[in-house]
Amino acid sequence: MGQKPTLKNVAQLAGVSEMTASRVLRGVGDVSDRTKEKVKTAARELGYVPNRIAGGLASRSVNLVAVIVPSIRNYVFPEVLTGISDALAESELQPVFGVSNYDLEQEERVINDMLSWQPQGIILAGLHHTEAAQKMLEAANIPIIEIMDCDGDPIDMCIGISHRQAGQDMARLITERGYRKIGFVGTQMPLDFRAQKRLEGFKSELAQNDMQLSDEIYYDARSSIAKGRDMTVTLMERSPDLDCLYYSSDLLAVGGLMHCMTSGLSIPDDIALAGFNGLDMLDGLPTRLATTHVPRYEIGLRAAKAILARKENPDMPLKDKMQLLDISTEMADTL
Amino acid sequence: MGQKPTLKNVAQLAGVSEMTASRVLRGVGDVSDRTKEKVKTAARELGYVPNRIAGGLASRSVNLVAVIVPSIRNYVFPEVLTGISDALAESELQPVFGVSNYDLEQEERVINDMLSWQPQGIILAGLHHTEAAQKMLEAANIPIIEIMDCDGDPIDMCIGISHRQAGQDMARLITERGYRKIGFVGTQMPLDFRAQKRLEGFKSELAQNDMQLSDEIYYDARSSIAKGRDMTVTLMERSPDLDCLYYSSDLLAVGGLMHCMTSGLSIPDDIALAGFNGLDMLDGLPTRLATTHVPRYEIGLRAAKAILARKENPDMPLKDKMQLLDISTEMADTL
DNA sequence: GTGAAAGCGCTAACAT
DNA sequence: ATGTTAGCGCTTTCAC
Repeated sequence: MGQKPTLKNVAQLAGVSEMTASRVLRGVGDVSDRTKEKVKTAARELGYVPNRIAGGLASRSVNLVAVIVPSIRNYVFPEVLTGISDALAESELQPVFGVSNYDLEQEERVINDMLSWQPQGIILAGLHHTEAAQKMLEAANIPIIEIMDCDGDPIDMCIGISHRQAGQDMARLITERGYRKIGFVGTQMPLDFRAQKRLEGFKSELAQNDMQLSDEIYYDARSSIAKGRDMTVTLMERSPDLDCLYYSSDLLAVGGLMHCMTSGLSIPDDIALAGFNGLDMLDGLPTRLATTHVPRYEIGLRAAKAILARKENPDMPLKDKMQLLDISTEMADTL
Repeated sequence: MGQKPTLKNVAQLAGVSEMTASRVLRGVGDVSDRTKEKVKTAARELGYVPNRIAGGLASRSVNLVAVIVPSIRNYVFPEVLTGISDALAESELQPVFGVSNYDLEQEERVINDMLSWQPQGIILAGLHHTEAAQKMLEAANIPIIEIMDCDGDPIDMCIGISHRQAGQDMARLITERGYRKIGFVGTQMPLDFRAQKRLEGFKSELAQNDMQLSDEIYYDARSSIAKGRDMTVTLMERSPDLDCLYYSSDLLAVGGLMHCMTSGLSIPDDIALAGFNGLDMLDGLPTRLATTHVPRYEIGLRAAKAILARKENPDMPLKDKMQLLDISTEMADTL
């Protein structure tokens, strides 16, 4: 198998200098058609694959965008990543994904790792980071786009929604509809800052109406339909007088819906349900779940475009430092 | 902001040679505690982030594993990726994800891109690649793990299941239960080779019993619950005498289930349903869907471990070139 | 249109 | 325990 062919090998076989070969393979500079052909043939013949490590070092730039999200095993972030991927597809930039597992320490490590690849920009979820991570990001001197959450101060630029607002909106709808005994169902609340903010917004809006949560149940693991179902059962046994449940995510709410469907409860008469996210999945269900729609794909798309824009025009005026996207909260069939 | 600090800056500030600084920061070689301290302090002070591009070039090795899957917006691959991530978490290796969109041309481009980063190994879904991609992979001289599908010849090593077998198993169960008018519902069939193989296996087993599909419906887009629902409606209107439906994925089958639930059809008496994958989601549903369970996380885990093993022992005897994992097909409530 | 020289930031190998 | 030398494979810069 020998050693992997290098640019030198290609150049020799083509009978030109390394420089010329490099120009041909990158498609830059003026090279005659004849030499172009020779080089390309030589490269093909050798099965040459350029070494971007070397190229990146020499040019002091690699076309990477680091993307860090809390989880991919989740129905939310894959869509954000798809948006990012799509936006970058036609550019030179390439996304590199990292996962923090909803753990700020791990996020810090991942940020460090990513930065060591000298990316052109970083997209990461949330406004909360360790102090060290915050410093690294500030010092990196590249565009930093914090996505999903816009309740707080971004390091550089922020694209997302107000989760506090989402919570408030849903609380307003719920109170307007006359529900009074409200329960909350959440998972991973201590780790998911955005879910916490929704709950805060929700509670504060209830307080405005001289109300408060009647009962709450939490579980420290990732959301799933099954878990939502179990938690709903537990909560309703414990507090049979609840007339409305607000879930930290659609996945849990769908679990609640499934429980109601099988146990013959009438929705929303016996119990009203509301989730959060506006997952595609909801479109297939027999009952339209009340939820807050979040433009997940759009967030990814815009974040990537922001990086591209900054690359074009590095001293862009940061007027739209904060891009707060619209959310819509709907009652559907379950409120 | 100035320029990013380099190892040289750190070394100077600490009053040692670059080499010593390098050793300290990588945690290799013998360095006295005092100098260690000095270097670390200097690095922290400068906010030094190592440049792995340079490091990789110098050491001629980067700790990357390239992972290429057809999609991440999908309930299957995120779990595989999680398995890979988890397996590599304690190692030096780091996964880099790429997406091919079920397109072999795009896969070829992604493979090329990935190879240019000089990864330690490649994990990719499926045994089908363009000729050029095949050549590149063979020439790369690193472990290549083809996952998910084991019906065919791997380039190097293969970890997955037999989709043909999965189709056959389900057909056997269905015929044994006495169903005779069987319909098939699939999406992305021309692109998803594994779904095709399941269908082939399914049909061949039917043929063994002198049967054949009564009707089939296809749609050329990604699977979703809503789509499964719509297709089920269309198919059953067209062929009202069907007594069993086999879907190319659980997501579609759940859509079918939802349709039956809302239209008052009795399962499996009026109509039997079967999916494929064994998604976690199924655990939360009111009715347990017949499906074939695929160890997705396990596949990811093993693939990553195979790369690690090969790194330890490069001339490992390739006895277990082909790791066929167990699948279990269950009738549950819907068959 | 093409080439030669220099060096990107780091580490392997060999001193000491 | 620490330093020196050389060079990874490529691109920048400048010369022709």
